Amino acid sequence: MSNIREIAKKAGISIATVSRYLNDNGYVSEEARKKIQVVIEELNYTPNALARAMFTKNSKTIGLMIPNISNPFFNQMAAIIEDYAKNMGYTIFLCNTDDDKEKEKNYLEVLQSHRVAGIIASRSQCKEEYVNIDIPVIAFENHILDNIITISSDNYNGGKIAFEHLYQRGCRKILHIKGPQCFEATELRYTGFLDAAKAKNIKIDIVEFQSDFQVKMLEVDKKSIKNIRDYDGIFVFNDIAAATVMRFIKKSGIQIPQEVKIIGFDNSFIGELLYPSLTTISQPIEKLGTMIVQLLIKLINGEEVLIKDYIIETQLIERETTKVFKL
Amino acid sequence: MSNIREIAKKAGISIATVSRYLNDNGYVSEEARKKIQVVIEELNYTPNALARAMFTKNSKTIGLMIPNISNPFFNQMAAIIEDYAKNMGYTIFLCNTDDDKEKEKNYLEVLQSHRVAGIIASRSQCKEEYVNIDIPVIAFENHILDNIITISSDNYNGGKIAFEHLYQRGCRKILHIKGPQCFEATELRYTGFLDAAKAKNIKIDIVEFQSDFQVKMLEVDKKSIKNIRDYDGIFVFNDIAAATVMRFIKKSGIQIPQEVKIIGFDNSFIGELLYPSLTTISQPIEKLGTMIVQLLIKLINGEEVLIKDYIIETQLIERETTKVFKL
DNA sequence: CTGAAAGCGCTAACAG
DNA sequence: CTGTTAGCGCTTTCAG
Repeated sequence: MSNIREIAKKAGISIATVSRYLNDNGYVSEEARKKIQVVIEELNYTPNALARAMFTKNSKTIGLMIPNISNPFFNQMAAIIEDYAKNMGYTIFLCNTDDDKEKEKNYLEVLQSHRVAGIIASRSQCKEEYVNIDIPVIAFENHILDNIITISSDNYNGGKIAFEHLYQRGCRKILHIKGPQCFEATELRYTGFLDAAKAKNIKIDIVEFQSDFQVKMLEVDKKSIKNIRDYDGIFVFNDIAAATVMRFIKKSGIQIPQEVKIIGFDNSFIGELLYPSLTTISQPIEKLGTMIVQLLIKLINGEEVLIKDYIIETQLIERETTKVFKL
Repeated sequence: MSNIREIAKKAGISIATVSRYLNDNGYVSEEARKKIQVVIEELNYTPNALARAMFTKNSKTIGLMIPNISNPFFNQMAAIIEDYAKNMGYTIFLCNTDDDKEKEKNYLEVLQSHRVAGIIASRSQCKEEYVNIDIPVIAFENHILDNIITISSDNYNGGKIAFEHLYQRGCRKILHIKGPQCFEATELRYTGFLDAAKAKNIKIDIVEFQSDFQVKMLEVDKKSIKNIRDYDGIFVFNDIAAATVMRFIKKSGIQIPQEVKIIGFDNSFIGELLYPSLTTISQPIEKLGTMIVQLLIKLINGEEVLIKDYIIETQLIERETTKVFKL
């Protein structure tokens, strides 16, 4: 692969001029420009981003830590982030953490060594590990440290909305399937849901899933919800888990929404794919994704960001799983 | 961020020794080791992978071009690739191409400038663009150039198996929903399916989808398959498209598998999530993913790979959408 | 407008 | 076992 020196020599010109041409700063005569263009074309030259990064201290790369790229919510978010970052001139390092502290820690080191310009840490399982990181970090969902900007949806309110919708649809015997305790977001959905139920004097049964959706474990733990027929309304902590629960219910011969109504959380595409389609609480994925990148790039550019906590509104998306059934 | 010189100075030792310590090659006295360890800890030093890459000409990064990370098949594959690559010491640049030639071309330049050690180009829409690339490339599904190693599943045979299964299940009025013409894989599924049908003297109706699954367009184009009631068997080019078709069918009040049987392709997790669960032709995602990375790393290490075309076996995964219905 | 030169952080001879 | 040194490809003063 050719370098700036080669192309300078072939063009009969100094490397400084070539560099100026490449970066479009400083003066370069029209004559020089043309010669350079020709040689670059001829030698199929591409500037070395590594060398450039070493000097400028900006690698134009972003590390994206995500629990699991197969989770529809996270992969939709990843797609948004990737696209927006690309348009801003950044390339994404993909890091699956599987909600595993060790993996995250390990990737943190890798990202540091690659001198990424910034890090997006979604649902981080770490804390002190970030103390000595001098790379800008934006946290999504789980908080990391006080000085690290955190973005999340209004999960608490989302939980409330979920309950109110189920209640309004006539459900009184209600089950909540909650996420693991290490997910701040689903904990808030849980408390919001419970608080709203308390206000209406409705008792909620709880089942806790021990981890988020994994491709390897699609089957719902049947023992955990054996008395599924007892309920007329179920709130599941996210859409993909709701999908697995729906399959279990349909397989048990129970009709949705006639016998039991279901509501999920995320508004990931999976909800629209199911039949009946899944009522859910939407997180504005696009807004979240672009905001995360925007804030991160601000930090990278050394701009001050005063607000440390961003909470983005959630809203009800009504679909078929909570339809009122009438003959 | 501190550098090797700083840590050498603080340890009262030369940078060469520190470098040797870091790379664990050459002799370093026990005494020196200890001093270095202390200082590294103290200064929270992480070696600069960029500088290292510049010298060694191996950035330890891989560019992964993928049509769309929200497609379950591709995100499962991405997860496998990411995991395996990480274990081999490589980090992944995520590049969504959306099956768009321009985006792919653009990313190709970006990856080149970042001097990735290798590129995985899945379902490439480019050809000549790769002529001057002097970075090892592995193609998945679509062929790029004669000298570029291509890996794919046995899509032709998969198509045949799909027909035979439908036929064996008693279907005679059969529809195939095929993928866009620019997907080599789905074209082969199509011809395999048709060839098998011809052998049994069965006429197949064809509908062509104009693109792969996109989050933004979940609804099946209803006009394209208006006479859906005419069929007792449908083969859809991949699982996620099959999911959208299934929703359409169920919504039309048609029973699966009683009135119509469905078979997909990929064996992505989505098939197990649906109700009824989707019969499909499996591509061995894990095998494909690890093979791709293995071969790429061989190329990166300068090893010769003689076979240019790898075709991996596919097989039938029977589930509920093709069950024989008996009262 | 242009070029020479220093230096970003690292590795690998090579000479002790 | 260790240190000196050149150089990877680039950018940026600073003199012309």
